[in-house]
Amino acid sequence: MPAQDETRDRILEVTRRLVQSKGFSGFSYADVAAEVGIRKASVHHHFPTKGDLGEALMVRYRRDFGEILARIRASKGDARSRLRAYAVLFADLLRDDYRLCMCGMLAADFDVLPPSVRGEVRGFFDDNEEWLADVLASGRKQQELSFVGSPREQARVLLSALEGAMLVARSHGDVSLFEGVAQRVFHAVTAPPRRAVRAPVSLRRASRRVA
Amino acid sequence: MPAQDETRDRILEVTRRLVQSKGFSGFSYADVAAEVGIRKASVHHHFPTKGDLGEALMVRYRRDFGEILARIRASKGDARSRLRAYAVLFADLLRDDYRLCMCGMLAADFDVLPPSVRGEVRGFFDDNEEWLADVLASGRKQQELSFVGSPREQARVLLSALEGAMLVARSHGDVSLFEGVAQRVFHAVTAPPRRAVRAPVSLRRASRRVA
DNA sequence: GTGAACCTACCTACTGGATGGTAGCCACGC
DNA sequence: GCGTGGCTACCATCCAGTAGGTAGGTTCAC
Repeated sequence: MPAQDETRDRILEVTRRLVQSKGFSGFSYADVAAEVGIRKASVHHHFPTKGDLGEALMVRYRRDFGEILARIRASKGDARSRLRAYAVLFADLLRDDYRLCMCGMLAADFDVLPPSVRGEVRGFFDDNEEWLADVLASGRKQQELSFVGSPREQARVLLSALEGAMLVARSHGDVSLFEGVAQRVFHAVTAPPRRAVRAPVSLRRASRRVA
Repeated sequence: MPAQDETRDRILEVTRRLVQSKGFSGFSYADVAAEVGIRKASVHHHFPTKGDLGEALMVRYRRDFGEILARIRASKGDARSRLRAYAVLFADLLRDDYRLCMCGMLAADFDVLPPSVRGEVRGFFDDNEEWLADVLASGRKQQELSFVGSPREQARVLLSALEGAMLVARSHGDVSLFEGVAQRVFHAVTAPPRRAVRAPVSLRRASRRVA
């Protein structure tokens, strides 16, 4: 990466954390500038409007998250360990001062988002559903998972449960609430014991945090 | 109700809709005043600070929602119809310009809430979990529902899935996404067919909107 | 090699509008 | 008269954003 992008990336990283904490309406250019250690006008230099910043943020977040999902997908491991690794991405965010994942937060802030950011949020949800559906489909094919209906619909259930569980955990200041929900929804798609020694699903750190 | 509370209630109702649309950071006293048709200072007369307004909003919302839940609980109907009626409360909100339920939105905005409002949000989540757990427990007792573990934990799964499904539906502008998730999670706790003619769970209007 | 032109990334200073809020006043109903 | 609920006028601060300037680095022509 060229050095000239360093400030740009620092701005985006700081913005990510601010948005995941305070939402799109709740953070300001002044907040970003103060944390990066430059003046507000300099942030505008890189991202002329808040909409530009929001869009660049989502584009980057979506790319980075997609890379992590691809790595999980490419790793050795069965469907359930992939699902666990997926949930850990969310749990890790909660462990960082109960931050909400970007799409959850921006979905809540949907009405105040510029159109281009809205499109990215939708795309991000779709990315996640597709990835989960893929994992679910292959897990079912391997008879490791069992669920009725299409993988896509089931993926949406899982994603919804995780997103909602983040809201619950965030309000109560208790990550285990999230983890409990994740365990249960994963268990619900686990095939009945054909290999009776299978351990209960548990969440362990299986992936690093979103970049 | 005394006439003197009319403006107060109008303010709270307008605020409810604004918060469910734009979040706690995204609405202003000026927004409220404009919609109620009074001046901003008059809103301050009734609710001196935004925190006061937020708290009164949550107290009222929680009371009203609780009354609706009590009515559903007291109505004739089995556990599944109660769960359906519960989900319709959320679906109706989505049908109103894809508004988010109050606790979901304020959970997302948690970091910018005054402490008293935070406490109300937590309490509201607890109210809902308790209510759902109660329905689940009696449904299981009647052998209408089937799920493993405590009703409270299962209630949290259902609540999380519905909250998350609202975020998904809101982003995509498609209520049926919410309804699809609701159907699936309710189906997942439905006891296996002992009464083979039971129709699939479907969402119908079973309750009026939150006041 | 040198100077000029250009570009990038930062800065100061400023803008108009918006925010949550305050103080004092007036009208009306009891 | 008093309390309530509205009003005008105002406050300090904050917001997203703009305009012009400077410094340092790079490139190119002489």
